[in-house]
Amino acid sequence: MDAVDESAPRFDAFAASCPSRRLLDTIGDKWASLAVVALGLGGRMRYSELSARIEGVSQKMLTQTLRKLERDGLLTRTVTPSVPVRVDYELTPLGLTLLEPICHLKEWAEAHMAEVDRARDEYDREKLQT
Amino acid sequence: MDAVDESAPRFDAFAASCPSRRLLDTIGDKWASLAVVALGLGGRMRYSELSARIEGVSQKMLTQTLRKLERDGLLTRTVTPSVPVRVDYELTPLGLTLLEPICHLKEWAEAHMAEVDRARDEYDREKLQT
DNA sequence: CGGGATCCCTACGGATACTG
DNA sequence: CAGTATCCGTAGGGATCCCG
Repeated sequence: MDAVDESAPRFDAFAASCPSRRLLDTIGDKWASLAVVALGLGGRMRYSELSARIEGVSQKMLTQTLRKLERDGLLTRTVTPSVPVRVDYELTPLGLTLLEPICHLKEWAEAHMAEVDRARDEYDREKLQT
Repeated sequence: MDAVDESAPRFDAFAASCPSRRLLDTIGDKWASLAVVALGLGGRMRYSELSARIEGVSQKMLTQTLRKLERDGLLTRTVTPSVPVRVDYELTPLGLTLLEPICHLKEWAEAHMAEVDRARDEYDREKLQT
């Protein structure tokens, strides 16, 4: 390794202290990123809307995920004490900024996932021939 | 399920069948993304180099992760049958394309992680006052 | 409606020991 | 050196019941 410019925020994801590690704890969570994207596309959404939109998520996981994202300041939780309670979730400005990099990943997935699938098939076929 | 237009690659991360879900299985894995980044910065690397670079990873997880990435066609594994075996890992062209969107996330983390931390502190303080 | 609390099971992942 | 195999604890996460 050659000299590292300290003014450039180098990617020390390898050190356990790097923010990158904790970023993975946030968006690396399957449901968390889906929730962010859902709110990014849908704007303000109710709990039941999110639940319906994100197929396969249990209410335990959804609640847990939303709490986590609220704690991280990525979304707001608004309770309207009507007759049946109404709760709305919405991305904060900070949450909206996360939407962009996530969409880059989305585009990568859409563009290259077919290649990944082909690679998998090939790999699996080779291994089965053993 | 209603009719699905197969030509339009819309972002159905919410449908369990969408590539986005499987993308999360790949880069959502803590060690996988770190390995990709390590190889992105370091080029061709040996197993021991990766092990040293990615702090805190067990050899079980590292091996498992590398196999997964190899299977997905993101990196190549080259065995040199010398006296002690030498194994090198290197990103494929496909793996290199993944590096870009991951770096966008990295930049987001470095730019906003402080805000996240502040939000957390505030959230925790409010909750403890209950 | 939007959760909180509980039970329970599994698979993720670390530590250790062995091999080509 | 670069793994594979095994054991084993723990936490992730589903199902269920209940509450404001």
